[in-house]
Amino acid sequence: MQKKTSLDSSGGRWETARSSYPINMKASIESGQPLTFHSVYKSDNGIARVSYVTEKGAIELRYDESRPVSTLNYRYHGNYTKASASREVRERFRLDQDMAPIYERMGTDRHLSGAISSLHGMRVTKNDPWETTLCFVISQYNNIKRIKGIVRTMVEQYGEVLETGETLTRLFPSPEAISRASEESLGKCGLGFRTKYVAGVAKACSEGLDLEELHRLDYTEAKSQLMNLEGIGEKVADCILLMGYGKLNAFPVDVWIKRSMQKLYFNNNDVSSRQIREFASRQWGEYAGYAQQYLFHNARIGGMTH
DNA sequence: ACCCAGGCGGGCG
DNA sequence: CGCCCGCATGGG
Repeated sequence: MQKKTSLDSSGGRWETARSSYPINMKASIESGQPLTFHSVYKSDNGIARVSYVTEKGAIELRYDESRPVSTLNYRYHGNYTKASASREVRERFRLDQDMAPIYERMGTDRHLSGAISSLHGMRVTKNDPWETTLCFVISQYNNIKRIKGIVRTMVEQYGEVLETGETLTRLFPSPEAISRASEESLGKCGLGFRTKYVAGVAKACSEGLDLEELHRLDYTEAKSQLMNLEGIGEKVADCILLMGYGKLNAFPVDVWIKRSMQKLYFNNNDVSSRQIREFASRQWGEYAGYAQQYLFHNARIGGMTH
């Protein structure tokens, strides 16, 4: 039977979070980061409403969507306190991130100036390691629309019930909840050949692997730990490190980045993913992951639809 | 019908 | 190391 998290929230009162640097919420949420896969967006007369769940509770966001914002309203449900909810929102959206040195480093590159201006304020978000790991194991050889559907189904299937007062929703599923599920049950979420990967990673995490511990490790060490798990290769590990651990030097190379980079920096020649990562590391160093996020989202919204 | 998707593991040279 | 293949599933 499902466990149930009791009603406990900010009581309908909206809190305010201020950002030291304007944030482009639309791009931050839609750019293929974990919140792209499990947040719900509604628009109401130019006011955006975004809600998402974590393992602890639910967060609702409200903001003016006409431009990058410096204030964000939010309220919380579930096992959050005023302080922990504030931390969740501030850290998730990097409201204290000083963007100046990042844009300074990226701005030296002529190919990035266009992406910087059209996506100005977009953050590489800092998501929960387990959420990020699950999302990106599912992402492999898949498309964003389907990833959303699979993650949504998994939340509905395996998340604890949460009463928010108005709506019944479910928390983000824990590794334990997923490892308890049969592979047949998991398969019904549409995981396909990824079923065994998801089952294996969930099992490892529920049997002693503490993903939070990887925060202590440097990029290389944390990456090799992640890649020990079946179903996590170079690209997925880099996504997890970038968006789940805040390792801003991580540079995931997927098909979009490969195409885009080959065109912009390699005269359309066929270049290996390894060479692209090495180039990115030289070009953008500790902020390579930011360059990646701007290139990736710019390529997807600008170019060829699919 | 066909091609593709925020790749990975395994097998080969 | 680099290359090539199969892979579940569903959207365009």
